[in-house]
Amino acid sequence: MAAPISLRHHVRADLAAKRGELRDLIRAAAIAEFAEHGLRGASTSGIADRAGISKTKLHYYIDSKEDLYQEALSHITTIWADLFEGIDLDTGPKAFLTEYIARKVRFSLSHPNEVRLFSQEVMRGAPMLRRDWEASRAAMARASARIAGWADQGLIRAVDPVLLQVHIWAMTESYALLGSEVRYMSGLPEDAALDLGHIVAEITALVWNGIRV
Amino acid sequence: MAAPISLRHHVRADLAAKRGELRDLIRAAAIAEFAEHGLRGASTSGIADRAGISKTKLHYYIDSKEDLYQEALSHITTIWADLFEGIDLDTGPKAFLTEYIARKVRFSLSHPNEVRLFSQEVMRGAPMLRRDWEASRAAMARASARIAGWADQGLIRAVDPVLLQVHIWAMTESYALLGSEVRYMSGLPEDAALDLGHIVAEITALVWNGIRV
DNA sequence: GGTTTGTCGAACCAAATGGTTTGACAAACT
DNA sequence: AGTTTGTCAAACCATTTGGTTCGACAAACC
Repeated sequence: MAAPISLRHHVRADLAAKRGELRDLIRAAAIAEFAEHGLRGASTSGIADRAGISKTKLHYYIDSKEDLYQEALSHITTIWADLFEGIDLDTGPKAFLTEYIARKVRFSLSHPNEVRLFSQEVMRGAPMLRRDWEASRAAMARASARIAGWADQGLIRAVDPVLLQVHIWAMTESYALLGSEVRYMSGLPEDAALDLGHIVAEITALVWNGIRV
Repeated sequence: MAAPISLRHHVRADLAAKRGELRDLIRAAAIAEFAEHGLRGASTSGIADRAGISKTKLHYYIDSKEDLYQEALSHITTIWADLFEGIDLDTGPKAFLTEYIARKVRFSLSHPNEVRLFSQEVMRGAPMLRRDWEASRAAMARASARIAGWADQGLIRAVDPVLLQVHIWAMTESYALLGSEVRYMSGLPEDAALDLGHIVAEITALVWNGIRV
């Protein structure tokens, strides 16, 4: 009963998938640990524990804590960039803003650790992702041009495009950063899910009314 | 040539002042170190270095890293609470919002390390300041009631008062958290001062237009 | 059937950490 | 005059850290 080619391929694919899953698991554990304790405060044993594997096994897959940190950061920048692919640019400011804000809040609520880690890094002056910033800067410049264009066409008030973007970031990301504070102040239990639709509606209303003519 | 009483008192006052200054110096150094590396990642040697004193001297004044951290946190909550004393409550929503936002942004720009430390602690779920939160919660509830009152009087739109406050926090504090990102994206040098008046004007305009009827 | 790849626990290592102790000295307070 | 308070450098200590090594085992691959 020789194993047919297809099965062998299947097994190989399974293994590759398993290896991939393990890397994902490690990365997720690392992101959680880094988000909670920072680069210096994170311990490789803590990461191994979170991933449910031994330290030996962890070091079979990674070289150093710093490497893991770097990889986590660039993984985040990647999914972050992907997040805004395919967003329709020509539907006017209101529809664009709504969609943009919805995506950002959804990401903050579904991946709080990623956002926390990233913003911790930025807090420290972003020593490890200075390189990756060039792309964000270009994206921000393009967005600024579009916002200025809307203002020129009289679709919105004249605003500082850079600050507007910063404020939208701040509000949408706050649900990852201040989640426990929001829950506490709202009288919700620590593990309660926040109401995505309500949050998006409130931010969108605030921003849209805030910049419409 | 006996020293007159006044001089003795003066000397004593000097010493007390010196001791106080030293404590302030240590606290400031600790806040900077904690803000950059978190509780776990901070090292007492690092704190001593930042304060320009020896580790022995540091431990002459403090008992443990954890104590210092706690003291730093409660110091911040104190000055934070003081910050909003004496703000005129009965001048209507617009004047109140303007003053409130101005104070928050000014604090974020002048004490970024304090804000960073605080919000790092909140990020981790605020294990060390759960007790102090009861007061903030009450303050937030009072503010919510006032905002709801404004809405009832038709001075502003109907909004979710809690989320509105969260959003104002997020925007104002972002200048402490994302300072280096803002500077980078604006093409400013790393140590450039941000334009307080401009920022306050932009946030105030966004919020006020966002909630007016 | 031999080799690569992966898994495991346990011991191990050098470095850094938080914190203490010692011993000596000077200024200030009583 | 004696005691408290503060300052200093250096050695010291126990614990934790990131990371490695060893030895053994099994499954998968060629």
